[in-house]
Amino acid sequence: MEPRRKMSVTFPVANPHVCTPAVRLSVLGQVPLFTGLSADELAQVDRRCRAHGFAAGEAIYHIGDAASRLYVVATGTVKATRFNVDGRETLLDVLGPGDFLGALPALGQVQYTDSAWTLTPACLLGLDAGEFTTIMEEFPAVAMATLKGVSRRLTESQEAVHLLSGAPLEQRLAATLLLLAAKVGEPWDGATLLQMPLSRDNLAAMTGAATESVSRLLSSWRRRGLVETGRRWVAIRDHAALADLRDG
Amino acid sequence: MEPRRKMSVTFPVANPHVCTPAVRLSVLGQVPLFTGLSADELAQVDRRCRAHGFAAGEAIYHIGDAASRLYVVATGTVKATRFNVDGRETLLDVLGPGDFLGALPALGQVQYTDSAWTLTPACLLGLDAGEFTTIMEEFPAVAMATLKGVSRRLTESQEAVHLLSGAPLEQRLAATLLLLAAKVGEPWDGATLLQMPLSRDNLAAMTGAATESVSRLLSSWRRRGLVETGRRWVAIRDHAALADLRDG
DNA sequence: GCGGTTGATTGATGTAGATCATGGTTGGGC
DNA sequence: GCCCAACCATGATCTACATCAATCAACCGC
Repeated sequence: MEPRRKMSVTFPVANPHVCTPAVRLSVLGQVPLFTGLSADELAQVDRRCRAHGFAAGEAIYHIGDAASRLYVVATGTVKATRFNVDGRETLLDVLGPGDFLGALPALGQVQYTDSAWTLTPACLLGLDAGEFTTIMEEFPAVAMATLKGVSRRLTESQEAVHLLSGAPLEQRLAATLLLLAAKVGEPWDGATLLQMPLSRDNLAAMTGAATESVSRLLSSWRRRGLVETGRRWVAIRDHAALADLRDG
Repeated sequence: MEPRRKMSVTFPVANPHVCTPAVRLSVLGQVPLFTGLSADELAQVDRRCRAHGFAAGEAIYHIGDAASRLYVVATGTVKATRFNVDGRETLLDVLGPGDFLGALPALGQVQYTDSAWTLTPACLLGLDAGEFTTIMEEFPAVAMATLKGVSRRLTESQEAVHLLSGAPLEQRLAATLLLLAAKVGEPWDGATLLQMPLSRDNLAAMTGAATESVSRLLSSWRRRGLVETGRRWVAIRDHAALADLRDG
C-alpha cells in the first residue's frame, strides 16, 4: 500500500469571548433567519440574545430537557444527535455558522427532541423561547425564514430516510460526503476539504453503519483516488465519481 | 397453525362530489392549519381553494414536478413516497383528514420533493402556492400553525432516521405500528384497528424492509397474540408488548 | 358461484455488513 | 521528546435480513 499523505488539519479556535457586540451584529446580519431585517431591527434582536461560549466536545443541551432556547451558531460546528438505550448514536445533522438549532415550546415542542454537542470550540447566540416567539410575531419575515429553514431540513431528513431504507452503504456514504461538501467544503490543494473534524465514527453515526465499514470503504476510495483522508478529516478528490456511486 | 380470523375491512368511499361547500367549510374548521380563524376568515380561505376528487391508488403529484400547490386532506388517506432509480419505494408518511401535503415555492421548494398517492378514494382541497402565501401573510396564526406542523414532521422524520440507523426490524416495525395506531387507530373488538388499507408491502416500504420479512414478523406476532392481521389490514391486540419490543 | 389477479405465507439459500480481534498511527499533554 | 489515549486499518467470523421460489388465500368482476 502506498503511504498515506499525512497532514494535520487545525480548525479555528473560537474564543468564547470573541462574541463581542460588533461580531454579534455582523453574525446576525448574515444569518438566514434574520435576512431582510434592517440594522435597527437586528439591533433589537441582538439585545434579546445572549452569547454562550463552548469548548470542543461540550454538550449544549440534552434530549428530553425542557425546551427553553433556540440557538444560532455564530462560530464553530455543532452536531445534533439522538441516542438509544444501549448507547448507539445517530448523528442527525451538522450545523455551522448561521444555522439554528434547539426547540420552541410555542411550536408544541415541550422538550428537546435531540441532543446537541460542539465538534469544535464554538460560540452560540441563545434566544429564550418566548423572545423568539415575540420576534416572529413582530417580524413576519423571520417566521417565514424559520419555516423555510425547517422545511429544508425536513426534505433533507426525508432524503436520509429514503437512503437508509435499503440503499447500500456505498450510496449512503457517498451521499453524506457530497452533502457535507456542499455545506462545509472548501477548496484545498485541488480537492474539496470538509472543513470540520470528521472521524470515521461520526460518518458511521451519520450513515447508520459500523465504524469499521466506513473505514474500509474510505480506504478503498482512497486507493482509487476518489478521496483523501486522515485522522479526523476527509477531502473529496473526485466529485463526479462519488456522485455516480451515490446515484447507484 | 390455528386458522386466521377472516374478515373484510371496508373503508369509507369518498365520493369526489361529496365536497360540497358545507362539507368544505366544516373540514376547514377542523384543520389544525386553520385553527383560530373565525367563520368569516375560514370562508375567505374556502373561496381560495378548490376540491379535487381522487379514486383509490391515484397519483396526486409526482416528485420533481413544479411545486404549485398545497393540499389539505378532507377525506380519505394519502401516502407520500420517494422512489429510487430501480423502483424501490420508500413510504415517508401517511396523511389523513386534516393533514396537509405538497410544497411551496415561497419556502424555496421549487419542485415537489416526494410523490403523493391516494390509498383510498379521497377528497383534497388544493390551494395554489401564491394563495397560501397570501393567507399566511394575512393571518400570522396560519403561518405559526404551518411551522408547528412542519416541525412536528421533522421530529418524526428524525425519529425514523434514528430507527433506520441500526435498530433491528422488530423495533422499527413495532414503532411504525404504534405510530399508525396513534394516528389512525380506532377501537374494534377489544383491539385497535388501523383504519386504513395497509399491505405488507406498505409496511415494508415504511420500515425499510422486504415484504417477506414484514410478513414473517407479523405472523410471529399473530401467533403470540400481539396483533391480528388480514389482507391489507392490521389490528393491535397488545400495545404494551409492542411498546416493549419498540424500546428494545 | 367461478376464475383470475393480487396479496400473503413459508421455506431455502445467499450476502452485505456487523462484530470481534489485533496491531499500527497520530497528536496532544507534560 | 516521550507517553498515552484516541483514532484508524484490516482480517476473520457471524448473522439478520434480502432474495429466490413455490403455494395458498382472499377479493373482484362477471
